[in-house]
Amino acid sequence: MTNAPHASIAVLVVDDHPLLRDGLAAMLASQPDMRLVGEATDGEQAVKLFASLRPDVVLMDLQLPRMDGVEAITRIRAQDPRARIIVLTTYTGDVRAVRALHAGAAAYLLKDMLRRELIDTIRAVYAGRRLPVPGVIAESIAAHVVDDALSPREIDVLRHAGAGLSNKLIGGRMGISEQTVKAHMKSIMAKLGARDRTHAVTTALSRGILALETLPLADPGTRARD
Amino acid sequence: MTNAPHASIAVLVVDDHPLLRDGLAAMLASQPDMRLVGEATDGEQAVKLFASLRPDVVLMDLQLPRMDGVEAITRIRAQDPRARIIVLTTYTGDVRAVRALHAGAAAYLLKDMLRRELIDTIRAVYAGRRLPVPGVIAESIAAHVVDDALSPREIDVLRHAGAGLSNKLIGGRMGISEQTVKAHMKSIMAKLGARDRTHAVTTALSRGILALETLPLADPGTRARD
DNA sequence: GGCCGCCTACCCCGAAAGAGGTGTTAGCGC
DNA sequence: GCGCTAACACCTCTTTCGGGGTAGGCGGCC
Repeated sequence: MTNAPHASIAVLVVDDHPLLRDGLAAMLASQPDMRLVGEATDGEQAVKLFASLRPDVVLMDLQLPRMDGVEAITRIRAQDPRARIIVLTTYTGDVRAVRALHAGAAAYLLKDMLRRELIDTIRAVYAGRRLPVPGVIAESIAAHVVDDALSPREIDVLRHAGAGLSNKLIGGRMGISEQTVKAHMKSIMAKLGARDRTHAVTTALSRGILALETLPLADPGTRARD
Repeated sequence: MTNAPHASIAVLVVDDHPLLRDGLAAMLASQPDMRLVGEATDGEQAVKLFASLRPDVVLMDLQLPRMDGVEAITRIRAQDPRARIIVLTTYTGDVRAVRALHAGAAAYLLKDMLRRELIDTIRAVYAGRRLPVPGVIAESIAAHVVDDALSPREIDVLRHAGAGLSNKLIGGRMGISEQTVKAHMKSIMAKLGARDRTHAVTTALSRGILALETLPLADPGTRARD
């Protein structure tokens, strides 16, 4: 099917930062056996472009507007289970990386990584290998993932807490009682080793369980300002 | 390489992400009147490289390891008050941008900006203009900066709150009474328009008033478990 | 001298949070 | 089927938060 003209690897880049895309484009241009076939700026676009372009390898950021990277990976893999996706993230202890790998990503790289490693990884992934993770990252994942693993429900509760909602309001918004929200909060704090809800949120942020952008922040209806 | 001997703008790029540096490098390479003369990955290196390379324009990220971008700007301007520095940030409502401008930065740009704007800004700044800010940003700054401006003491309190300390503990650690801490928290929440301490912390984080790295996180004495 | 903002500190008090429990359901191992 | 665990749900209890005030000392600014 995607029999490339002369064995060149067709790469789709998904990232919301134009400059970073340029960086990746420049890197790909310097490699004779790679070519950039498309760029997407959010998850939805990534899914669509994958369908039309059928690239050999996808480089995807996890932090995306409109549709989360993990979600995009899931959908792309649903389209084509052989899709080869390399995940790029900024933070070291990012738990989403693990979710991305579960969702079918072939490898996981940090953005502040050397070009060589990225290039090597692209070739390795194209060759069919999975997870040629350069050690350091594997460890950093392992070190963090052991004990967090918040349930989806807990993450939801915590996201709302980060937005400054009270347990009662969270319960109202999620359709459960205030007491239940409290129970979730207890479990969250125990898992994260946090002292209170505020600490739980900052801990989750620093571990990549939550992202500032995904918080229901700046919701106009409840602006305190008044 | 640097084969543009005359009338070319010498640019120093300061960012901790190699890929983003590559993106900037590619962008500069596409402009005949610009050349990349050096790259720094942290604030200290930026100050040193500025001293030795004397670039015409510096492109600097605010989020840097080892030395903060604002600090680096201050030191560079101390070396040479004519230094032309363009600040790059990720977030829209970043208060550090204002501090950077106060510290002597000539302009302020968002990373997810079009290349054209960046190139235009570089030329404008090189020509001696200051703050050719593309409207949107100026507004986003103005909209946010009016009312935050937390006092140093308040920022301290908020940092401890982000670490999960109770008002009593914060007071103990800062050498003031719990009542005073509460007074500060009240003022903080009023200024930030936050609903509770958790919201205050996330709001401050998203505006760049606080940084996750600077939180007294992971302090061993009071660790819950793990 | 006034005015204002910062830092400090205190009062009251209702409404949350967080620390104890209990129970239900679903899934997994055997 | 029988334990076991984990997610989810609900109920008390005490502590803490956060909103409403008030107020003195201190510094800058008009």
